[in-house]
Amino acid sequence: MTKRLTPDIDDIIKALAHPVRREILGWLKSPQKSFPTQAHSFELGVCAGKIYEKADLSQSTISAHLATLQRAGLVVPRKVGQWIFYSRNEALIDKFLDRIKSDL
Amino acid sequence: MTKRLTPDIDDIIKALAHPVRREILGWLKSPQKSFPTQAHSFELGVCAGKIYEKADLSQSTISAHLATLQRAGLVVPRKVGQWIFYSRNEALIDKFLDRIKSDL
DNA sequence: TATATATTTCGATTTATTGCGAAATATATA
DNA sequence: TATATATTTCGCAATAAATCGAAATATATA
Repeated sequence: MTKRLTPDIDDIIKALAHPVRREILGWLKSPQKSFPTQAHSFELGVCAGKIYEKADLSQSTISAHLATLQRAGLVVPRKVGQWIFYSRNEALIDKFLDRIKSDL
Repeated sequence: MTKRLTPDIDDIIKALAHPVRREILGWLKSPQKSFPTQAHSFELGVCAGKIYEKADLSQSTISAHLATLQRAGLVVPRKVGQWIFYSRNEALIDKFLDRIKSDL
């Protein structure tokens, strides 16, 4: 049986359909390279503030993009104190790639 | 060097971000199965009218979706008399799948 | 040439997405 | 407790996308 995609493919593709969101996902591939050192290690991901600083958009806009990525399941948030660290959900991304390859 | 994508990845993903357009691409995978027999063979593709009959949307709306798919390069139109036959651009679809697999 | 068929383009409306600043929430620290 | 930091949520304006019916275009045929 084929792997179920939760959230569904439609949410994922829609989330990927914006260049800023794809760019953020790209940055999260190698945080060490994409971001200046963070107070906390990149283990847990990159905190929203660093992403906002790097992108040329307001904090609330980036927050909305991160929420879209999160709803699609493409990134996972981890809250530590006052920070929220975001990292890629590689498992879902892999499932999505398999799925689109066979469906498209 | 990596294969260039013309039209670019952004147009392609945006075109794929609508369920009706993905559905049309799916139908075009196996026209024999998805459509009742056509006057002309499926060699050249499926004519817009058949696609419109199958979809539950107006002719002008389907025409717009087909134009979007065409702009993205995902389908190729062939005009024969008063008909326009659409077929998948498998070469571009393959390039896109390679590309998204390495980029995402 | 007139009429029928296939498809697109136009104009308008509706709905969805993006973006911002300000206010709200949550946590940390003085 | 007050203040600072991190982030989200709210309210709203601007832009883009989807949809429809009617008109336009192109081809075919009587």
